[in-house]
Amino acid sequence: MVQKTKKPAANPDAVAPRRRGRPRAYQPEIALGKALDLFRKDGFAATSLDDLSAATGMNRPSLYGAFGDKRELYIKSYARYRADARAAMIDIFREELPIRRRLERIFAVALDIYLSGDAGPRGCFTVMTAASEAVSDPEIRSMVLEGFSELDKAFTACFRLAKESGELPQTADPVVLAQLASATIHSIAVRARARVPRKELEAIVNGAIDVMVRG
Amino acid sequence: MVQKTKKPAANPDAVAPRRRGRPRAYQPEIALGKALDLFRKDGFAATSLDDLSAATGMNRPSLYGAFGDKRELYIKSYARYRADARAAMIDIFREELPIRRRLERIFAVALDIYLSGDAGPRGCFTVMTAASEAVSDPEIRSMVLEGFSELDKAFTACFRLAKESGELPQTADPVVLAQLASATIHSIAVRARARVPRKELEAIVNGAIDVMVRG
DNA sequence: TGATTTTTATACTGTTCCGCATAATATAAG
DNA sequence: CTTATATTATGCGGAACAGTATAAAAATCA
Repeated sequence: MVQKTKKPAANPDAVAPRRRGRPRAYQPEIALGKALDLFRKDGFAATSLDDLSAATGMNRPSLYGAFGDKRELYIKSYARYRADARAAMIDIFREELPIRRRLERIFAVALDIYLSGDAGPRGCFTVMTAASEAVSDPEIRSMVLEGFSELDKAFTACFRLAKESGELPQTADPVVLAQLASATIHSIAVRARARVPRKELEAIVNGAIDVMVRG
Repeated sequence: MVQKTKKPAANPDAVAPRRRGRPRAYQPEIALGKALDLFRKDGFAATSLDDLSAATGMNRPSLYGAFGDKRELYIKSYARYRADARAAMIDIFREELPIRRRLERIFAVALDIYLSGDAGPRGCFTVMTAASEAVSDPEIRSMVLEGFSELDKAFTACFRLAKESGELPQTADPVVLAQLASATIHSIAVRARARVPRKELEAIVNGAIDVMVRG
């Protein structure tokens, strides 16, 4: 019996705590997603608060109240992007798959992320942020470095596993292979942004995989 | 006797054609270099005409007269960047070197370009432009694609040569290896922008070279 | 019903932006 | 010396910008 009778009285923090004043006209998560879409499309500097206001349906004071100033909104958007990307990848890293299949799936998901977008491919937000804001903003930079490191480590784990299971020769260096895999990610992200068609990006991916798992 | 008497009458286009009106107070090439520095540092959107005016020493009307509007100036700056980068690389591609040495030198020059800059590493302008303006501006995009292609082809030629000279096995695919080399370039360019120290970037380069030329 | 709280809506402020119009300046040509 | 030409220098104009102040609106609580 699934307990859904009445109200769970002994619930520490209920789902709807009944806020006090005028209710919000927006859903923070959805609004943040819209902001992320805009930032991914145009970048930080070329996105105005008016654009963000229009896209989220929130007027400027509400934006400030909910997320802080433009920079804070950008940081929260980037955090959201990372969380989304992580969620899209986590299953593939968990499943037990032969290394080649695993890499194929990782890169396929990456391409889905990079090539999505109504107004053109949105690329990788980590790469775009590295290229623009990361130089001058220490806080943003540390998030970007964390993003690089996270990807490097995930790939390293993949290759280490494959090496241990005998799929790769004992001479294989998981860290080096991971850096190559990350480089391939960065390259297709950048090329995607220049509207290189998916077919060509897939060819790059396939070639890279061949080299990485020995042709 | 070096003919410098009078005026070389039979000279089609002389070195100093003696312009008509008030002489320029700036040197176009130098000013373009300063503009390029600024664009590389902050990107298109975050660089104002006032910034450009201050950096070049030209007032805004002179900027317009010499280079056109901001977008045209950006395009000319990017063309200049490409020409500079090509000039820095051309010798290495001409010299006869073992493939490993050649790659080492190419990546070293690339790192010099990406890590230079008083106000932080300037990265690769092709990559930065791909990430920002290339999506929405067809003319800029085609220049960026040309930049990618140029690098891919140069690397391909290197690997093809090495294969023919027996430095690489007959199974080696020069195009695939070139894409990996380009990917490595893109990756260190992006990481450089996030202030990853040169040592780490060199480690990535060395690992990549090991894999490309067989460890 | 009236007071309190929270959010929305409107509008304002001062700045920065791009592009250009106008006038001053410096050279060559007649 | 005068005229023509090419550049510099100043500054205007209208739009967009980020951030905030103020007031209206919509809910809960007493």
